[in-house]
Amino acid sequence: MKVARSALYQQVASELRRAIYSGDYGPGAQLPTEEELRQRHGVSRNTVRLAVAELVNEGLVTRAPRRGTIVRERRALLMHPQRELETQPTGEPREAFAFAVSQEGREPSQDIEVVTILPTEDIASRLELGDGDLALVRRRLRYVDGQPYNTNDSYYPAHLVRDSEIARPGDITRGANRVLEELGHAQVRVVDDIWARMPNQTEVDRLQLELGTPVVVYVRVGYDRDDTPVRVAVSVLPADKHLIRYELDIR
Amino acid sequence: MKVARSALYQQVASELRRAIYSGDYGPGAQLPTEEELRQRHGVSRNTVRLAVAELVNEGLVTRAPRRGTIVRERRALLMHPQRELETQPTGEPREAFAFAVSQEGREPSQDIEVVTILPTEDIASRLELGDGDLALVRRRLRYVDGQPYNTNDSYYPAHLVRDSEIARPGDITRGANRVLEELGHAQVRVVDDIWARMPNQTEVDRLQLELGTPVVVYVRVGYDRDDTPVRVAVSVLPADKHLIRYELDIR
DNA sequence: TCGATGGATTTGTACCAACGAATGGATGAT
DNA sequence: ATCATCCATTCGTTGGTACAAATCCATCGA
Repeated sequence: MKVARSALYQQVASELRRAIYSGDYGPGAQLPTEEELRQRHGVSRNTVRLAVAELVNEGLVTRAPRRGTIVRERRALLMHPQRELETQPTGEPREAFAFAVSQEGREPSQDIEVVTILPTEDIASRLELGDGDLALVRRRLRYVDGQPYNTNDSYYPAHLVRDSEIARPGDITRGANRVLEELGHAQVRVVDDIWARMPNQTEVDRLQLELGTPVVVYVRVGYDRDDTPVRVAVSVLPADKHLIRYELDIR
Repeated sequence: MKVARSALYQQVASELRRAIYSGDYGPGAQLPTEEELRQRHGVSRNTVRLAVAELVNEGLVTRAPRRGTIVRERRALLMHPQRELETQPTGEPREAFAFAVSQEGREPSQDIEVVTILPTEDIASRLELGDGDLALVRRRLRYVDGQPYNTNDSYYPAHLVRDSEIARPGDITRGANRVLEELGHAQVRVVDDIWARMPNQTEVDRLQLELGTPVVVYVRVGYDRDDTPVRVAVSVLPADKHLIRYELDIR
């Protein structure tokens, strides 16, 4: 008698999914080994691996030799893109990300690299740069408790920030926005674009992403009083670790 | 001589990725068949399939029998969550989503289902409902040019909207917000939460998602003048088809 | 007591074989 | 010319085998 309305491996995947969502296997729990699943469902190991691969791609579990297949746990960091714009309370020495992280009792840190480049078409167009105009980029890889957390690459028109503190590597504790302000190009309006996709290999390596983790791409373009773009910030946020929140008042 | 610093299937995947990004295979193009790749790289068909599976999971390509492996193309719909709040221009007969879609010269439509339910813990907590309090939900599956595009489930405290237009299935052309206003519970503040994840099976079916497409989850909680939550809207947006944009002025 | 070592376990990679399912295109009938 | 049918092609699923890589853990030695 044939009951199967879908592939065998799909059925095994469904069963595992159900077991995980129902709590039979909580976060951190180890699923049965491939050999055990093979026997239990009476299928080949290939089929079991196909089933588990589905869960991996869904970001539900992780696999490693000898450790087995483990149910992932997640805890997202709350981001408030709006707060980065507010003038920091006087004396607040920390930049927005560092502040948000330390609020949750975790320890922020970051690697910074500053380079002048010929920008990609996308960046050049957002910065409204002409052909051959250079951009200065501050590339940051940010960590929480020593683990890579997200990346933030901020692009500026090179001619604008060449001699400022922005062009020097190292933390700018008062925030880059403050420096822009001092240069006479305070951001008075920003446009945030948000979308998601699967990460590329570079991102997987840099952020030590597990399979099945999408990334949220968050691009902020800042404009000064003359409506000239002065900063493009591209953040790549592993989806399982970030939650973006906006609060809007209706005027 | 052994050059391999990574698995064979990874190498094949890299090569294909490079070819796609470099434009050798543009959107819509068909990759070589599995048999051809097998010969070209001198590996087994299983290995080829593993390689291509990577690209599928990255959302880069789609496979179908006889059609082959096709490079996907994408075109995102721009969403402006802010505009949904602004009072529509007088005489604007369309609801926000329909308006945004038709702006791009595409044809919107939707299926609506209205049900009263015992809300999940998440929804109940966001609506600040007590134990046993019911919620009314308007579940919408929205289409563009006949293709499923996204879902939007709006939850309301049942006691609040029971006898209003919101409780009846069918379009509310002036928008549900207007109805809330007439009920004396206009939204004056909203909180938007945005994150991403891989879709579950229900979503894959409902939205006809291809493998390797993450979804952006977008939750808006609306509060009235008394700071009472009056609406929770949960949108599930296939990541390849949506771009969310916010514009912020710095006061 | 602590560290090094080695074996056992579990997933990772790779190959082969066979048949099923879907579909593009050729072929043939009307 | 148009439509229905059939066939070849291409991906989908499932079974099998073998060895590699990583790591947990028990054992042994200093």
